[in-house]
Amino acid sequence: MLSKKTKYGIKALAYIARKKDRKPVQASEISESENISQKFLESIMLELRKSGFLGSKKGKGGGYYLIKEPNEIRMTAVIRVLEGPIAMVPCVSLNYYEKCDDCPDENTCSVHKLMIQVRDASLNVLGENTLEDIAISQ
Amino acid sequence: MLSKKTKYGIKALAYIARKKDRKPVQASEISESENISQKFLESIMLELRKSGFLGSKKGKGGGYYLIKEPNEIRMTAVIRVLEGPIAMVPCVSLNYYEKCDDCPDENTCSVHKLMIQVRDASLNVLGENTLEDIAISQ
DNA sequence: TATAACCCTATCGGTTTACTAGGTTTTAAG
DNA sequence: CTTAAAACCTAGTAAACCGATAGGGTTATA
Repeated sequence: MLSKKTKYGIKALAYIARKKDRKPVQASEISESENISQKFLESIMLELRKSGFLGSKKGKGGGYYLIKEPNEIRMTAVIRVLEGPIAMVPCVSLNYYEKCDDCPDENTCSVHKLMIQVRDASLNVLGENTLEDIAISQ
Repeated sequence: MLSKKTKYGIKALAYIARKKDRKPVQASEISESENISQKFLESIMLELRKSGFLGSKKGKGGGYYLIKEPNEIRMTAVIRVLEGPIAMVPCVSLNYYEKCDDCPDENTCSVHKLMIQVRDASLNVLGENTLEDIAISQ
């Protein structure tokens, strides 16, 4: 299950991407328009800035703006930053690999092979979709 | 992320499916062989029995056995029972649908369409794979 | 009748989640 | 220069969930 944090983060990015001009967008505006708790959203925006998706401008008239073009931002990247691994099991995760305590041999594990297939299927979808693709859907 | 419960449940089912004879398999045997806490496994087996995947035989020489043939048990069904929804967001879940609090209109939600794609990709993999398929991989 | 096995309920420590509170700092506008 | 708007930062917290454990009860077989 996707956390609210990730969901809100994606929505916020999509909101910013939909704006034609590249003027900074206030968190308060997004929070109202998308029905997201403002303080919670602030912390998410901060995380998105620190991880290189957003830039920010302080003070009156400030806000957040995209650093890259929407079509350069793959959804895999966004989800990995906000949510963590895309795989359903650490032992098949490409970016967050971890061995299972049980399971002496991954090659003979019945869960392992199945979850690799699921991971690849998800990765395929999330890697094909960019912020531009999902922002259009408005 | 898949819970341990689901992972153990799948492993246990696969273990039983690998046995050629259809004699009941003890939870203790599975727990040892698959390195799963026995008490925890017991509760999982119980759940699998109540949801119609397993039958049980009490007393000495008892254990659990598959009710259907392995090739009739789709992984979607197993995961839905143990883990719950396969979708990453309730608003795209087929079996556990729930409306989002935020989000006045699903059709214009940027997350919604993306998550439908992910769901369908996962559903495809998990629906194609049966217990027979994953049990072989031993 | 002893014992192996399933059956059931409760509890618990730890972690995560979603959010709230309460400020500080920076900047633009008047 | 003052004020207000905005990002920034730290901390805390209630609730839920997770993985496991405890401690038996019940049933059937040898």
